[in-house]
Amino acid sequence: MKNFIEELQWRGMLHDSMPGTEEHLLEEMRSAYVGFDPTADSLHIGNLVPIMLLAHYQRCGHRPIALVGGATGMIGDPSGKSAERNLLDETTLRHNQECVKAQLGHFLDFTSDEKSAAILVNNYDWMKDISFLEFIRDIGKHITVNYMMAKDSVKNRISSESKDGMSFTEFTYQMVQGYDFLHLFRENSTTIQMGGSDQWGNITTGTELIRRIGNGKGYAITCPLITKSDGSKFGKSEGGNVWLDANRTSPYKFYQYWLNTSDEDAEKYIKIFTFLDKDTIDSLVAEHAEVPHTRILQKRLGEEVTVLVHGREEYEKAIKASNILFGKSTASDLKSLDEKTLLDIFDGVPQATVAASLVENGLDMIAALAAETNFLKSNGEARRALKENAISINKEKVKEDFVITKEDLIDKKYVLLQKGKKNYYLLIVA
RNA sequence: GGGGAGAUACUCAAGCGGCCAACGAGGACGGACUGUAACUCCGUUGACUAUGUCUUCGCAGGUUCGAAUCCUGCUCUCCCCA
Repeated sequence: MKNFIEELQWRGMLHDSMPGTEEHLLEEMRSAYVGFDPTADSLHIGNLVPIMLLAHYQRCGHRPIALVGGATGMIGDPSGKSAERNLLDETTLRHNQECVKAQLGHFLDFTSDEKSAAILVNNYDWMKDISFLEFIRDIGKHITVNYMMAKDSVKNRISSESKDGMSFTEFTYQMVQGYDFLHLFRENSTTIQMGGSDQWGNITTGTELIRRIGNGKGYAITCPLITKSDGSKFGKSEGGNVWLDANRTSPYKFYQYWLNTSDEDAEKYIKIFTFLDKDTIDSLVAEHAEVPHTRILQKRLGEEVTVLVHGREEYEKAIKASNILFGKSTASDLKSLDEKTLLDIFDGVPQATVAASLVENGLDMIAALAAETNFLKSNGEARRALKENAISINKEKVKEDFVITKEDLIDKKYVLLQKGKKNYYLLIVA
């Protein structure tokens, strides 16, 4: 049995743990769980830390449990929130749970015959049949309001400048989450709950319930909330959240997100988001320090995480796309692509369709950029961009007098327009 | 209720009768540099049938050859006194 706490420590994933947790884990195989909010039909990379927590946990020989918060998701965790949350209806929740379940399968082994096979539970299943009366009599009796009020998540909402106050529903949240822990303790001998450091308060409500009602001992492990060195929020790019679902965030963009992390963050992230062992990471860091401009760390980080989430094949495509978009590729490289790869690469870039007859007669640049396609807001903007030498057709800079003809078509129907380095537009001729 | 200040482009902020599509700063975008980075430098930043034309300076009117600039009314914001 590998020492899980030690593993977390060198990976920088340990924020806090209850006294005795390490010994508890070394004795025998234990079950630990992490809760996931089914607020969307996909997880995003902000959820990746708790996921990795479970994944590392399983690799240390223990049994991970993923708890989908069907019930708690209906209430809304007040931790770190300043306003009342929107509640989700049951149909949406069920749908989201299914999607989340599928994504977790990439990280956790649910199917093995080992005792450490992961399991997935949904707290809605045991919460839905509990009556309010039952709950306040059997559970509520054991926790004082004074205890609940002392939690930061509650204090912040009641005392501070926050004028919105906090509903009874949200106040109850920690009890419901605490009950989950108690339930899993009784039904699955789960003795540990893990989560982000903001979950500490909620977790301890659970251990308290286990102590008072379950006559047992529960343990808590929290990991630091992940940050970025430049202060911006982790997991967000210009387009919003970076999702694990390929339909929401293409594997290419996903890979790019990791590739673009700063040196400092990459060193931190590679420990958290990959399964690479300490020696491998140490030597990668050393190598990277020698030749920082080659970005060894970022590339490896991107590779590991993308393969983990989307598979090797999608990763290869992301690399191919990256080379085309950022490398010194030429028009002939582009023309050598087959249609499917081309569309994959440019999945997600703005597209517009123009009639074949227009190209037949030669399509001038202003029309191609603005009038016919709305890639740019106005003809004036198109002229300006052309004057600034910002526009490329199929990777080659063009001037204002350029005219698109049949010669420029890729696969007889596509033209790649580009403004500056990063803005691509795909023109489809039909 | 009484008195005062203000409303200008994505944001902040000049302009106070013609030289104003409107100084400057930030942001954004582009170019050079670079590690698909940071820094730095340069350029662009209302629209159009483009050395010109049109529409913009809270809203609606008015004065004037001419208004972001002056006058009247309205709406909103801020401050002070009750």
